[in-house]
Amino acid sequence: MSISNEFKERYSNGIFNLSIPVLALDLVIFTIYQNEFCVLLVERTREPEAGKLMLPGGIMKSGHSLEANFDDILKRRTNIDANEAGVYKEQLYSFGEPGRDPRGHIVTVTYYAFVAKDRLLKTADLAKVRIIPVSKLPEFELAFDHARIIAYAKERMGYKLEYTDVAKNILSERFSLSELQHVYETVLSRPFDKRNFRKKILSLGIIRETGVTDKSGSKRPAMLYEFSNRKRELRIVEIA
Amino acid sequence: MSISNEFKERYSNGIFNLSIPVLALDLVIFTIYQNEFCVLLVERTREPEAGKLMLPGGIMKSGHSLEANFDDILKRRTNIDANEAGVYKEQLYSFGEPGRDPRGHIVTVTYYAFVAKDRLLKTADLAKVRIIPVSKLPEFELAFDHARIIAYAKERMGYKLEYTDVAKNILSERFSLSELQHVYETVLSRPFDKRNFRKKILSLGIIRETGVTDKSGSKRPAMLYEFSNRKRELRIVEIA
DNA sequence: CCAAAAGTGTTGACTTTACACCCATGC
DNA sequence: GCATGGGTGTAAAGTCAACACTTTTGG
Repeated sequence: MSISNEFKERYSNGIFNLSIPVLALDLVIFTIYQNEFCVLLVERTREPEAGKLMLPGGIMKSGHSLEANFDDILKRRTNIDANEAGVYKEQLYSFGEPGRDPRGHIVTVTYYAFVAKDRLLKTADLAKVRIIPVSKLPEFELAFDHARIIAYAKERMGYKLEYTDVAKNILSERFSLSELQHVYETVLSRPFDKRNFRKKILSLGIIRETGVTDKSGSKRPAMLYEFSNRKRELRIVEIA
Repeated sequence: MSISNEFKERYSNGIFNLSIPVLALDLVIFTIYQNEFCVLLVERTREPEAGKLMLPGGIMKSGHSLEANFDDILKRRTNIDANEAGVYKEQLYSFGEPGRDPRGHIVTVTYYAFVAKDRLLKTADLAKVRIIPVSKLPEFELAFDHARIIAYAKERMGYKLEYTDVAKNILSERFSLSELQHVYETVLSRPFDKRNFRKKILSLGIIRETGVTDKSGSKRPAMLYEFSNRKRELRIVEIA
């Protein structure tokens, strides 16, 4: 029996007992939905842990980069093309405790992503995925070690927001400063002073006025801004 | 043929053509040696890339955590017990481009470590490993994508030093402020003002005076300090 | 004219940087 | 007594946090 076939058979039986660990990829996909910082989860339909919520993921395919595997899984679960604008992704961490999955030793490389809710709503089949506010996760049972993974991803997402311009991935191309402030407050679950927030963001030089105002509301129209193209990324994020 | 045997045979032939990627672990081990910020490398003895320098690493063993695999490799290459004091380790990144290793698709989870030079010199067999100043790496040929991995590790190491007390892993239990400053200057390759450095370190409250001075030099004896035990780690570093 | 969100400056506290001289010791 | 690294303070600049009122619009 070839390795490939032995592998497939074991996989379909839910058993992994290879002498080398199996590599998987799991995705923590964040969005802002109905004013809440949310994560995308799917329901497990089979054992083990059937009925619990899990991160979208899959076995890593040979011959493709980690990123390509990420894109595949994202496409399969949400129908989103990761290379379009509006998707920020970054490798999070690799988890490899032998006991983390009862089927055998599965090492998972995790990524987190921040996706504009419009994009998600347009393409994703909401019957297949659940979009759960991070603050409500304690009310749900999560499969495997996925609660821990989400907790870590949330923390990293917060750091990222504070010193980069990731927020642009979740906003329309043009946005008001209030909308931007709202993203920060939702993700970091902490209020910001309006004046200080504006001063700080503007002094960073990462956004600029468009000159256009938003006349759609029934209140005073807000000036719309856009992100300058120059990168303010402080860290090397993607290498592989 | 069992997967295990097929795997072993392919591995000994230097060929990996499984339908799932093989998982490996590579270590970037930093130390300060002769006043330079150095990385530990080994010479490749077989093809591919024989003769070049590479990071110590190995195929990930099933049934053991990533950390346990780290410890094994460290022990094998340097004879250091990773759980003793004087070793700081942290997961760096996972690299998985299909073309990064000519033998097949090998995904590597990398860790970096900061090891006291005394510990390294005491146990490691210096005939088997090379301790190379990071600043001199461009003069050497490195195997695979290891140069890139080291560059990324160096960057992370710098961030770590700036906002945590990792430095303690490379110093003796008691040290002078000048020694501490020297670690910072060596790793970050940038000079610090003596008065400002002292003020800042002392105001952080991570070290305290021991009351003992170092009378071994032929100059004015320096006050020796030690790290307080309380942690000042800002991020969750190790989860798995 | 009222409700609602947009927009705008100043002050005090704190942090960061720049900078130069005396001290204790071994030889 | 001199060479060497150890040790110390202050002022100016910049950053951060707190805080309240006016403006513009639609209804």
